[in-house]
Amino acid sequence: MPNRQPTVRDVAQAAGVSAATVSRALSFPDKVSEATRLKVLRAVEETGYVVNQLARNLRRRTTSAIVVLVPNLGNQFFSHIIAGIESAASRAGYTVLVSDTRPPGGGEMLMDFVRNNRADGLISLDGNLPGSILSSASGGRGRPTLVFACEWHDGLGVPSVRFDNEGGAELAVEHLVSLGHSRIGHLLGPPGNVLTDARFAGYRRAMARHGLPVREDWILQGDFTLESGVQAGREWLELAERPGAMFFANDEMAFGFISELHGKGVEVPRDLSVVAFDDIDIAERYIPALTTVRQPRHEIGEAAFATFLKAFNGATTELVRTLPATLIVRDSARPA
Amino acid sequence: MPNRQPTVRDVAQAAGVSAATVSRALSFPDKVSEATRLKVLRAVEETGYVVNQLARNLRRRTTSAIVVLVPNLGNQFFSHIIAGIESAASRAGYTVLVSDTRPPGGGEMLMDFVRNNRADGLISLDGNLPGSILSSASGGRGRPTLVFACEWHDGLGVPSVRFDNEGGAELAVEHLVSLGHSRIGHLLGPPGNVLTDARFAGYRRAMARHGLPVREDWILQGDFTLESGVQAGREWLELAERPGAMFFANDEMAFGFISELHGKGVEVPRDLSVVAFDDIDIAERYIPALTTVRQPRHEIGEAAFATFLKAFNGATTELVRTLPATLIVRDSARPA
DNA sequence: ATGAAAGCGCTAACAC
DNA sequence: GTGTTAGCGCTTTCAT
Repeated sequence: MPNRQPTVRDVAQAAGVSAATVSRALSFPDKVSEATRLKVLRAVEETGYVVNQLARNLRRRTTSAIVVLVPNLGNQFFSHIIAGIESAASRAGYTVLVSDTRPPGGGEMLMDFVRNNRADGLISLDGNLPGSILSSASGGRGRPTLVFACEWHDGLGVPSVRFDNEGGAELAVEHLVSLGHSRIGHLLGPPGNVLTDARFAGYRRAMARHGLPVREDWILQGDFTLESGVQAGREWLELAERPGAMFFANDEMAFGFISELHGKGVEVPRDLSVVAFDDIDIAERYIPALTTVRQPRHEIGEAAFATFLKAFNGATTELVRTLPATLIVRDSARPA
Repeated sequence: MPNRQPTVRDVAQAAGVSAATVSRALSFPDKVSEATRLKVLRAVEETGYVVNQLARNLRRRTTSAIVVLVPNLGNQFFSHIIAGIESAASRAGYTVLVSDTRPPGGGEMLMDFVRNNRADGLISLDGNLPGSILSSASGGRGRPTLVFACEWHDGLGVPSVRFDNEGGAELAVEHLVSLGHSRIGHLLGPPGNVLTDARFAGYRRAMARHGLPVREDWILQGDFTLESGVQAGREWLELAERPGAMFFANDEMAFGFISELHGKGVEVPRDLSVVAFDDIDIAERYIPALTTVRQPRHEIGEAAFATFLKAFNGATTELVRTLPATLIVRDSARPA
């Protein structure tokens, strides 16, 4: 029993037509007579034929597949964005493949994936793509299509869809100020990250607007991980003079931080008010429930795919699309 | 400027050799003389040639790509398993593509992906694959390779790598018993899920071993989501008689549950002892820190890929491989 | 409306 | 060791 996958030719034989007709009957049903279409469809049933996309793509030079690059699959924040991309993509008949950029050679391999017509292009949630990817993608005739979502890379002409990080950070600080806080610290994201910079800028802007000082010893370095939040918590506990409120560049760090303080008998929000950024799922159910800045994640995913499709089809796209962020008030920040 | 991607033929011309030689020089450097290899490599540089995997795969009938099916990308638990798969895969030169099984038509599309030689096979972390996938995969000459990790599907001959869920659940209950608890409830996972059944079986087994009654009103229905934990918390609060301890089929539900109780003034572990299952990252930093069952996630990912590779290459694999789970004792369970 | 033939870019089989 | 030839499975002119 050879059990080979049936091909167009098998179907053609079974239907008593040519391979070309089978192809047409499947791809352009209108271009074929009612009678033959039925014959072909029946033959497809009989043989159990499924089109070999590989061969089809080789011919058509397009794949209806897209790769999404994520800096850290473990960060739940991204999954909602991916879901948004997926829902827009599946509507357009696209398959979405996700890949982590961190594994050794991961980015490289993925880029080859695209360069070789195995995917039409990519949406990157990681602003720090290897230079090799950036140079081989980013528009131009025959070049694979690249779109940034959430994060981005300045200077290149790559379209990006992003949240209003600076505005969101201002919202967070404004909230603390409205609660009567004036001694407000900040836990940064990883150095060299565009989100880190934007959120820090928003923090400084809001502080400046109210004539509040930005004390250098209250600006702590993190990297978006839970563990870096724990570490920052340790440093904070050793501060000679402590701020009454902290704004965190993301939720996960806030959790690590709050938990570390809790272990040392310092309670949020009793002893410290906290506002963070992202509103990941657990934020609402952390103890205390986290006051944080929410980003419309599903929407940004959809928008990113829409931008991708436009760019892939050669249409011009706006280079930067910004979606608004909103503040979700819960329990972790209290009046000073 | 045509700007067409260079092909083997372009390289061949530039190097003054045949296309076949170019192919050999690239794929099997030993099968070609030192001199020609250098010529070819230089020509590759000059032309900026990159192999078209699409065409290569069409010929080779193998892709060095694998698709991982995840029931829910948002659940952080899976990301570590994926990382394990990725590290084993990248060592073998494989690209890992991840896809969520939930989006409409998602499973179907992915299966086509494999059926069409765009990937060598798949590792599913979802035991409830659509029947169409199960029947078209699962071994046999020319059929795509399928391996289950974490979850599985009984009855089919599909190899699976899994944790000792039943044993882990027993560990959890034993711990509660050793703390002096005898009134122990359980929050189930989704109905029809193999993990739900295995963990519930472990719970019952441990209870039986100690002659403890399994009270039906203390067995609550959940579905692994945070929200279902919240819902179960509500039901629990209305119980005429409450258990002194609860074993949760996963961490997320425990968080929802604990948070809901906290909102109503019922504190864990003061008023209720909790043990859960998974040890996702936040578990250690939840308040209270969660006592839970840890599964070697990275290892299972590696094992799953190893099994996949064996199966793909036609070797026989053990049908079930079970990895042990361990109990991580933290703060959420206290003496009765 | 349909068939014949060419070819997408690559590699395996067979010569030499 | 290298070139020639054929063909992976499909789509797409170009005829008819």
